[in-house]
Amino acid sequence: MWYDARMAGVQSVERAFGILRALSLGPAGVTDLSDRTGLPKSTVSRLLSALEEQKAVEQNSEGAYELGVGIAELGTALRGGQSVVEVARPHMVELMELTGEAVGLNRLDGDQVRTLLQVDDPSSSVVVRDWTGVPSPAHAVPAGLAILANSSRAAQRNFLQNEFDELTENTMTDPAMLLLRFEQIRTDGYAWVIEEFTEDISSVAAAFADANGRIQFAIHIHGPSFRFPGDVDREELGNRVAATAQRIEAQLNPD
Amino acid sequence: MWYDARMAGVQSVERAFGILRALSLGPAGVTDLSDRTGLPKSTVSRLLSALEEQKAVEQNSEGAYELGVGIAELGTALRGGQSVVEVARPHMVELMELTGEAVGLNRLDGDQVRTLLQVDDPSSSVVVRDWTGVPSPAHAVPAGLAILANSSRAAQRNFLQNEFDELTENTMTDPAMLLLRFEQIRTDGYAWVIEEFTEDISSVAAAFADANGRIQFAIHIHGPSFRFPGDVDREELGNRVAATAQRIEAQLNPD
DNA sequence: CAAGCTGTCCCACGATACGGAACGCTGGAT
DNA sequence: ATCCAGCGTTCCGTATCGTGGGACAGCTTG
Repeated sequence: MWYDARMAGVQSVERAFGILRALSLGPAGVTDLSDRTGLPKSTVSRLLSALEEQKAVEQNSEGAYELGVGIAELGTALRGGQSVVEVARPHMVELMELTGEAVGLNRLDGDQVRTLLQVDDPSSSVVVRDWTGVPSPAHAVPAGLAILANSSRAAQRNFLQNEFDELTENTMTDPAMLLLRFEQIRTDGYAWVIEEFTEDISSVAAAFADANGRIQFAIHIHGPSFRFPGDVDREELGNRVAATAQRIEAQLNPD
Repeated sequence: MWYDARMAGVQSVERAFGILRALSLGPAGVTDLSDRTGLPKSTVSRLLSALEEQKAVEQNSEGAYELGVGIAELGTALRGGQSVVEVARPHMVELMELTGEAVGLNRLDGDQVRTLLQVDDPSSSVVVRDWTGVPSPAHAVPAGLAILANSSRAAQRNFLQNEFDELTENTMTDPAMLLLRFEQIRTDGYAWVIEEFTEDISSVAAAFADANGRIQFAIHIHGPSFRFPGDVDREELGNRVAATAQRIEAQLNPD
């Protein structure tokens, strides 16, 4: 078995992260991890020692390994370092208070959309779960559609090459239809998605440009379908989200 | 210069995390990172490529490297995986709504206390900053004192060997005094710290045992000194925090 | 246009990670 | 009490892999 040198990677780093990812599924022992990753036990053990020294993993009281505080530290450094999050937060809170539903900040990452921050209404007992960090397919969430609708033709064409999963019976999977939808979203300034991702959730999003002028972020409001959007005026709510997105963009780009 | 084989670590993993830590201070280029870590440029470049492949770092539009989404994913996996956090959250929200001040969940890690989760009042414009993941010296924060007060004599004695920094003029640094204070906290069930960590913050905490019966967690309320605790009855608030801690402990230990 | 940056790539070298096997340990079954 | 199965760690010879000095290309500066 030879290490494929075409990869730009450093083998041990690659493997170490493989172990970390395996651990993100839950605590595990050396043998278990060895199975999950396909690496020899001794290698796993050695890498775990190295990771433990870096506080990236730690052993719980049962002796099983789990992710450690080092990861948490890096994670929060990441959070604090991103000024987009800082700028967007108060605007998101405002939007959340207006609607009483959860507001999220997203970023397009390849064909996936990630939530960087979610603001929940703490007084609400039924809320959409926290999607922070969880990737979602861009074609089924409004944030993805909104960002792509405002991206270059080339980026859109590239995106539309994909096979799109039909997550619910409402999911739009036809490339031609999606292209038309992009037009609509571009003129509207916002994107509505009604139960295309899950049957239980509906949401609106609007995209905005970051400090470098690249459109790769969006904010969205999402709530349980049984009460959201309800009978509120979708156009008005859409415009409000779009307006908030514009304000964030303006604040990020001091001319 | 040879790699010291006494360390249990894997050199490249160790170095990779060194780079990640350096990056947690902010985005940087290869040369900059080479200076910060003392590693040759080419080594840094190669490790960065490896990390980029793992999405642990990414290049922003200016070409500088910064921490990537892979870290965020692991970070959230960490959060979700820890059942203590799940159990504690609703109780913390309750406490936050009662007082209007930020509530935190802590864990003792050596001589440091880490915040695992902080619940803020989104309607409050002036709040204590988010301390999630940031380590604080155990002798100056109530969570640390509360946990240690309920730890074994041996652990206390070991802890009291340390040199304690005098962070403000109120910081208690005398081991003998701290030992007495532990007694008091133990009988009270909670620990108050008035401007011993920073001049601007005061807080109460109470410790509780995890599912394995080990006392290493605590919850606390903290707020800006100018309004917190104000003229509320400190004993009553302390008891309330202690009661909440007890409820979390009970929920974690289903007999 | 040169000088001084940057980050990436190359490649011979050998230090270092590798992994099969042996080890010590724990806990359950017999 | 004894075995055995499974655990995680350690050993150690091998050779793969990471290493780092230097060359290189691109970009900004004076």
